[in-house]
Amino acid sequence: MRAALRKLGDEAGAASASPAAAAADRNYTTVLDEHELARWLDRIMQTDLVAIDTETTSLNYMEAELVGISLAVGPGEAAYIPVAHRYAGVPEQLSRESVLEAMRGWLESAEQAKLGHLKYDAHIFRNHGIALAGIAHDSMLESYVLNSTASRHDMDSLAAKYLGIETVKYEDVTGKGAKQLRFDEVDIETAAAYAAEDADITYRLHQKLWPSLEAEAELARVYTEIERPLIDVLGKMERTGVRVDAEMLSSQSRELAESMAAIKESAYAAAGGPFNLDSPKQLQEVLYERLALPVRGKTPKGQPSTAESVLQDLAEAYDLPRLVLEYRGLAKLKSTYTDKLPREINPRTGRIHTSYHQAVAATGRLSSSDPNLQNIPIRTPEGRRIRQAFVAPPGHKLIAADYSQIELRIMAHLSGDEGLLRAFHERADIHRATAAEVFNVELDAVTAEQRRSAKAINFGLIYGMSAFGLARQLGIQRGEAQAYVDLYFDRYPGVKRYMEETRQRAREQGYVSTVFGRRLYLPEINSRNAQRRQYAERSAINAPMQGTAADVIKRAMLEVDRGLADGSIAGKLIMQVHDELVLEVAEAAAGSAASAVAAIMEGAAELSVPLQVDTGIGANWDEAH
DNA sequence: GTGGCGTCC
DNA sequence: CAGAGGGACGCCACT
Repeated sequence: MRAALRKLGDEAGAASASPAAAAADRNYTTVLDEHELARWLDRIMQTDLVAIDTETTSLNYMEAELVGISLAVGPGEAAYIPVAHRYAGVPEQLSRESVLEAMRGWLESAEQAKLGHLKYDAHIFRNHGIALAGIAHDSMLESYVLNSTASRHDMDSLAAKYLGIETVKYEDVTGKGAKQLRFDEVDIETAAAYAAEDADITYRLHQKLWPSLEAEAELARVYTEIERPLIDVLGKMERTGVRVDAEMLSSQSRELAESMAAIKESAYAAAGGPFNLDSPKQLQEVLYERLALPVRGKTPKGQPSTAESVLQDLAEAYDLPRLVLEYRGLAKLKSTYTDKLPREINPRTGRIHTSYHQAVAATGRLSSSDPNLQNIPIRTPEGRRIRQAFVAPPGHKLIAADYSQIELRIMAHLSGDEGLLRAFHERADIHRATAAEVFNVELDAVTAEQRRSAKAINFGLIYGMSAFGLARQLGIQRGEAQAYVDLYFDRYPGVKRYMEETRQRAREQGYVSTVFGRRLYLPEINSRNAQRRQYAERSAINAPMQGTAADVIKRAMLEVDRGLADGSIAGKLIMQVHDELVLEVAEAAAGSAASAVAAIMEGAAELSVPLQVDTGIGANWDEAH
């Protein structure tokens, strides 16, 4: 009470000597005693929206421990509460336990609105037994929804862009490289200037961005109805993690090493001497200089390429390219997956905890890193073995539920093309149906070759591919590929019209939109540089489809999460791979959960075509497909 | 840090 | 006339 009456900043225990705190529009406090803590508790209880940020010992959200908390209750009105700095001569701090207990009520109150990049901070509080609630705003997501392509959406970039403020960087206070300090080793004064600024800037960014968002009803809905509630769902998925069988992967690593050694010997023989098979540069010399093989493709820089498609071409006639392809395939699986994934297993939980990023992909998709669980192999038999190591715990099953041809369905919806709509309403095999149209044959007369071509055309269209690209993909002449494209547009005139209109709209308004109003700005759509302009045009074609698919699965995730929370579905969401959700479910509940999830996913959007979801149940991820 | 390549959707 | 396939992340070699 006494503390609450004091004037800002004159608390005896409060350090305020840092340069940042001295700036005119900044009033930063370091909270070192109970009086000051009580005063700040008062302030945050009485403030409608409080920016909050945590400082920790690690970027690994499962392992990080709280070092300090910063709060901002208005622009420039911020505090840093150090709770676990440890270095020689550190001043006395409040203990982590006492601060968290004092703040628990506020932190866990859904009515007390918080602002910040809170998916990470929620993990940190959870590590200390606090269930953060009241996640009301995230300025990074505000920026992302306003303009996903504008820049990066980290706080430092946003502060420079929207506020013209050059912030103190993390590495400015910790140093970098081998000498980098852990944050708890940073002296409290320096830490306070950095940490309080983080909360302050977050607050100011929200003040700036939220009105812009509110002024655009469609964007505001994407933010409030999709992105904001998704924060919690992603946090839960990350924390749950996925069980991975380390022994299975390790033995795969050993087998891969043996196969690679054998291939390596054969490759040296074919090359007439040893060289580094992992080096594209050395390989290029051996292939095109020592062995003088024909050049079938070049890199963007004009060098003879050693890319897969080129080597595949050469492999028909020569041994070395074939051996290199085999070697590369195995080396990739080993280094990226079977060697790496076991090291990513959290020893405490026995599971892998990825990070899902909500403000990275310009189209609205999520991304995943550390490790990336969205590029686990599936195409080849050796690759699928890696998925067999993603397992359900005893007594449980994995459910994989994936949208069938969602982007083509969205193209049908967006274009309104009658032929495409009809094909999906009749639940046709869409590639077969396309082949029947393009090659003018009966459905059951479509050959495997024709279906393959039609599939390439369908996917090519989604990506804005040219006849040249299609020719290369199918290994046919450019003229022939052009004829296919012409035939396609002849049979599906709505698609042709849609694509022309989309390019035109992008040129006029500078952006394209998804069905749910998410926007993708394309600043280069009117560029005089043809390459840049064409790139923007392909994005304009692709983004509404990819982005709508992202909206749809995010909506489904929110609904699935509600079902999981209210008990109408048993289990846990554990992964999202763009058009697929993976759940871990008790064995007895697997069937009903799979049906419920499929129903939710299929109902996540009302398009003019039905959405179709295929589900599978298995002891591991491969089996669930 | 960049370029080349390869994995996924 | 060259370049002509959307969105990611990560490994390796090389600078």
